[in-house]
Amino acid sequence: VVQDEAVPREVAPRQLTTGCPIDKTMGIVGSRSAMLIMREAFYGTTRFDDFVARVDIAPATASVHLRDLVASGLLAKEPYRDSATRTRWGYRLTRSGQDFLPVVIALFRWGEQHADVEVGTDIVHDECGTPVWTTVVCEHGHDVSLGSLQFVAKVDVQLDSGK
Amino acid sequence: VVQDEAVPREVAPRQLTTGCPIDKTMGIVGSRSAMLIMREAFYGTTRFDDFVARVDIAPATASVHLRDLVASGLLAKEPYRDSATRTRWGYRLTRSGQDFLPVVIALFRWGEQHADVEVGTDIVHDECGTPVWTTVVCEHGHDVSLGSLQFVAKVDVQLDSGK
DNA sequence: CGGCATCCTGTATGATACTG
DNA sequence: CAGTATCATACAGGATGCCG
Repeated sequence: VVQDEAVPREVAPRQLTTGCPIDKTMGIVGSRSAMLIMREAFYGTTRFDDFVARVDIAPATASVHLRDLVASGLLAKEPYRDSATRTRWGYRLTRSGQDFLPVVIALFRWGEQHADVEVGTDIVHDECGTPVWTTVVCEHGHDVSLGSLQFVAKVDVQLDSGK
Repeated sequence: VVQDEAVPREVAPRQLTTGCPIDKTMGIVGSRSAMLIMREAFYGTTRFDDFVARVDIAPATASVHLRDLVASGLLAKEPYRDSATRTRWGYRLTRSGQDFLPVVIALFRWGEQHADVEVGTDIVHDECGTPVWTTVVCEHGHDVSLGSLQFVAKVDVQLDSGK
């Protein structure tokens, strides 16, 4: 049997739960549509109708989330030249949006391993063709497992100091 | 100025959008509450009332999501001995739940960098004390950037073969 | 093609109250 | 402490139709 044991750990400081960045992030891309639009942006989709077709959402939903993602700085709306003379608009990943890649890859791989999905495509490194994953590491490059994680209060933050 | 340029890429195969593992994953932990409950589990929380207090959600919400997360295999409900003689129940991460760590770390770091949050705590490696991140790598350990990602159709999957 | 406006349904979640 | 039940609200998202 695969090991499935409890990992004994201390409970993280309570102040970690206030102003949680995960909470904020979920507020921006925490809906199915918004997350799948981000997926599509990484897949190379740029045009409105392609988002609608490939994410399989209603145009209204695409409209709302594309606007919100632009407002949140993950996507940028930019003009481009059509084959015709019309000016068209496309959505591309900003630097901030590109930084979202680990989230997308992590969600993809977890679902592939644990959510019982038939996945028809793989994400690989173009230079060597091997699958791409996320790893959890510290600054020294050590692989960090759950048991060696530590949650520490930042010294420059006061809970309720007298100022 | 920080570079914020478009990364030219091919559009991924359309069949990647069917049965998408990101979609499945979002169906399981795609709500704010469910994701924050997972965060709390990584923070070391195990008891019902601690989830309610630390995630700051209604008991009903905690009840629903804890049950669903157990049903989805991310958490396990287990008895433990109280200081008194009563038997109590706690929720702990299963192996599948522990594998969710990269998602939580990635969401945390993206929000910290891009979502303008005051974060009072850090996540570090206990052995060296340095911050913990996610990296996107291939099997050979190469760091993979957006420009070197490739989306390839798996050969063993037929789109609509006659079988 | 690339949206926005409106209507309608389902889900997520908080508030409150009740049970063992 | 550890939930469950009920009610009410807010938001996600589909369907439809209109507009440049």
